[in-house]
Amino acid sequence: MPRVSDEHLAARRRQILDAARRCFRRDGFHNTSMQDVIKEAGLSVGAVYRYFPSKNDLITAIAQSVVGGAEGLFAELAAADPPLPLVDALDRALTYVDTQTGPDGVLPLAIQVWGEAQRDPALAEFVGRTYASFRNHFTTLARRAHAAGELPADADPAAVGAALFALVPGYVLQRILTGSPDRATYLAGVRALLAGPRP
Amino acid sequence: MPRVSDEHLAARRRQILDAARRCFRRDGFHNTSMQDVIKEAGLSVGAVYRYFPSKNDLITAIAQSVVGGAEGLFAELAAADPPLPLVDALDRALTYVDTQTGPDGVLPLAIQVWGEAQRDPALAEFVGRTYASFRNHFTTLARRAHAAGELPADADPAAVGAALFALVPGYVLQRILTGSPDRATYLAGVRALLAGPRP
DNA sequence: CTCCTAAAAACGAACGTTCGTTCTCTTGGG
DNA sequence: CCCAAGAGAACGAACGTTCGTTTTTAGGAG
Repeated sequence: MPRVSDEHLAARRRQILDAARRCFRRDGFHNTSMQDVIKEAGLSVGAVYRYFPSKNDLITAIAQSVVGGAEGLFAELAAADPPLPLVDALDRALTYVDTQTGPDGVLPLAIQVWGEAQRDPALAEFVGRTYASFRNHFTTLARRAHAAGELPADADPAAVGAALFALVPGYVLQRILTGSPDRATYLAGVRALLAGPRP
Repeated sequence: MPRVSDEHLAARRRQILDAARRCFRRDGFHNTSMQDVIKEAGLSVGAVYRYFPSKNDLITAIAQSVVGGAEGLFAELAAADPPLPLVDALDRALTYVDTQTGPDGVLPLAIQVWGEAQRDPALAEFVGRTYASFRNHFTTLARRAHAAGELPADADPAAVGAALFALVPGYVLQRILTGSPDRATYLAGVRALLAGPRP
């Protein structure tokens, strides 16, 4: 059975995905043709179609890797010991955002995935589940901050988690669409909000 | 000079834009063909091309109306007299969001525009300017809240404006992608955050 | 009012291109 | 020597747009 090594197969797959990512980033999912991806990968039509049976499979694979990429970080922030103060956790989340907003980052692609999720129910399901999971991590974070006295006694951790989580895509969008503010300024704004009324 | 009335021309234009909006909402900008729009509008190829010389003009017209639609509301919130408490202003912004997240709302389309802005520099420029303007309204809001003693003495209104504004797209995204939380829960989370540490 | 006319508005067949995908053929490693 | 891996010509469908033709319109003449 003259097959090539599994590493070779995995490498080819990655080669195609990397090429697709560059194309999708540059031209969007639907303004990228299969020919574009094929040329970018330096392969032939047949080779690419051996690994991905349709363009939609390629889009789905990229989309899932893009939106799922932050799961590890958010889980880590929620599980940190001792519990992270809310602003510190947010700082670390936004630091990650800063590494991923440039031309090689995944976040410009993530924005495109949000749009794509509105036409592709399967993708919508995946994105919905993933982001609900992200929010759950922030809820955990809020619950632990609550236990540490960082929140009012009657605060609902799930509600706080949703508000806290919202600050992440809210920052992503401003960075990518308007180019500002920088992380330090944004965090100062969050801190001022959290500090409450003038004493 | 046998032309048709200006109202007729405007109505035709609106008829085409409405059809395009429905199509774009359903299939996305680039999975909608001109034939789709033409059929949805109940017109002919030539008629549509008389009003919009290319598909991109149609996309741009829709995109601009979609992202510009909230300018009036945000300006109003910033100018309210007496100054709105921050949470009340946010409540009104999110109430607007709730009216625009359904199938007929503009926000699902706005998400697609965010993606489109990454491939179309002219659109990116427009979206960037518009959202910077939205943020400025929130900065005004923050400045007036600051003057009213609602924020720490050393708070930077521009930074607070950015953080506050972020809570809007953060809510939009969660509503559209995950279906939750509802506005009341979300606002409770924001309130708990703003209330600061347990007394 | 009715008719005529010139231009605007609307129509829709047709064009060349590009799309995603299929399929046959070649190649080279086990 | 065999069969998976890769190559690339070819396909029908669909794309955005053009353009010659037909219909509708407003206003002036009778």
